[in-house]
Amino acid sequence: MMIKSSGINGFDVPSIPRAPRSARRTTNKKKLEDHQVCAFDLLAAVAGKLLQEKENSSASSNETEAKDPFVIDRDAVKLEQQSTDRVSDTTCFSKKDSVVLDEHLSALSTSDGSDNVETDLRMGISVTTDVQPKMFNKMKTTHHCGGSSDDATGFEIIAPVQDEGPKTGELLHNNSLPSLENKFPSSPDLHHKRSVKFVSREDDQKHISRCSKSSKVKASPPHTGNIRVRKFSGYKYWKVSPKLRYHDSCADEGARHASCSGETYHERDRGLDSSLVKKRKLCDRSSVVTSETGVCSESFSKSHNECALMYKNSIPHLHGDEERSSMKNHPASDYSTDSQVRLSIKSFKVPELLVEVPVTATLGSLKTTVLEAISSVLRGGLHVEVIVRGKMIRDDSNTLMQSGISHNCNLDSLGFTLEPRSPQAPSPRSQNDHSVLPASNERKPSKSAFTDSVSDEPSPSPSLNKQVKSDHNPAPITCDALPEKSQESKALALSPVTIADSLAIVPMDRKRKRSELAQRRTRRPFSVVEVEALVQAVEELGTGRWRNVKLRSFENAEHRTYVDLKDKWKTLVHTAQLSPQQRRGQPVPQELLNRVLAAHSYWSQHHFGQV
DNA sequence: CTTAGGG
DNA sequence: CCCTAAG
Repeated sequence: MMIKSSGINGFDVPSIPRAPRSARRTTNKKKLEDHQVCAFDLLAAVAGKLLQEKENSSASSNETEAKDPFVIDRDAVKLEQQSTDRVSDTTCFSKKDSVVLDEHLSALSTSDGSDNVETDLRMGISVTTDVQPKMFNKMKTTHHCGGSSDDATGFEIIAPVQDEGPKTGELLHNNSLPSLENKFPSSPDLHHKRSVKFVSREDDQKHISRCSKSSKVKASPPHTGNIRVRKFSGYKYWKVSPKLRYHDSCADEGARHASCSGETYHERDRGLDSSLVKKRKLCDRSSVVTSETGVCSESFSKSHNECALMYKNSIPHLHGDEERSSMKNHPASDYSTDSQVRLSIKSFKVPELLVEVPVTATLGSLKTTVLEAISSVLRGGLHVEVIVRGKMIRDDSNTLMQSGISHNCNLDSLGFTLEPRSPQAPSPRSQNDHSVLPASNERKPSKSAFTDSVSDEPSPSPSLNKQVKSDHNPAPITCDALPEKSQESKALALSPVTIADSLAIVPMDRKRKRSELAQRRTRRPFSVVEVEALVQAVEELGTGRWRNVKLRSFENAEHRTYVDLKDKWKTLVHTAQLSPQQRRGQPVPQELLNRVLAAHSYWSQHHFGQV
């Protein structure tokens, strides 16, 4: 295969020479993680700290051992959720845990015995902690989440595929919450640490650095009116108290602005590093908030034993005949088997709440406030939406099957969201709030959700815009002084309660770390035809203009991005260099591989553009 | 948004 | 496939 009249060595010389890019990625990102704090550790630490305080409530000394079951009134949350030992098992935080944590946090903040006495304490309550597993592990050690270690299922939804869809689903609450014996043991890590400082202790550094890139520990004094404990990831806000301000409900960005309006975090925000961005990015992809929820389906369980175990409790027989028998109830089903989709939602997560209370408020009143906030949100009723592969299916008349929800579909991509039925028209926040926050690293989804229907392809193309977590990173606490609670329990000013895009439920594959982030696209091996097209394109365009390659040969292959093509080429080159025995997957014709090598060699040598 | 590379 | 620094 040699010289072609129209090219060099069989390759067309690109009309547009490509200059090799200078070496990239020369920096060692990991180094950057040092000195950065894992917000969650911070929270944990604070929680522990707070706990102590609570115990010593009046004494105000922090030496006592934390024993109180510092539990949040879960009653406020009608949505009971099992809160077993997920904290340790997976990365899930039962909402009460989080809330508890945040309460502590807030208390701690308020306890800043300096001059902020009259400032409001605003804090975010979030339960979206699953993003950082390591932290959870740590949390586990810092506070024991009561509850048994059984894998109880919180809810079970059984909906006939044939019917009206999700709305006909039957919700069974088959498990009660374990007693809330949560305690915040006196963890050495937490005790003796006051304020933010402890976070930066060396011991913690390790955790911190591992935990990820977070904002730097900066014990900058609050000195301003409000103490922002953390950012909000909420997309929607509910006004809980008329007299309070509430946030604009516009999306994420607005929310972020609103919540971070305080000067306190300016620097921090600016310093957000990639990690934060990363998480945020997920949020940006979709308005859907995911939660630590386990959803099992037959199809799901078939490929994941752990899952099967998971809902053994509620469903005696998962596989085989049992499913068939249920068929009779749905004669109309086209499927001779598996006409039922069984979902086991392990838990619900309460996204985030924004509570604003004066620092003079008591811890008790704070709790009350939180309780009210949560109750308020739930009181109005919740609206459930179903998300399939990142897309919210609003047409209630669709059947599950039509919506692509069946045992055949990977329920991994199925999610739910809970939203307040009628959010109190939140009014926009003051402009100040919005403008203060420096534009942060926003990442817009570059691709809109795929529209592929389930029927088309064998393997549904997962949307990039998958359910996401509302987990915005907890902001570092920046209070440095110490507590001293004010005696006066002033009427709490409960401000807007925010819940990130509402409560959300999303399937989670517990054993998959990745699930914490966005869902990974389903793998779709390149077919020989695709490889051929790719090779062809690269032969003509070279190995540096993947976008062109994409446009040229994969214009209609929505699921193949130019990055994918680039990656594929990379693997092709690698594959071609392996002996046939070492190759795996669907074999690629040697002829193609030869072309790959030739093209690779050619384009790697001729840097047209080097000029 | 694209590329290029490491993970 | 994912993530992301650079450009």
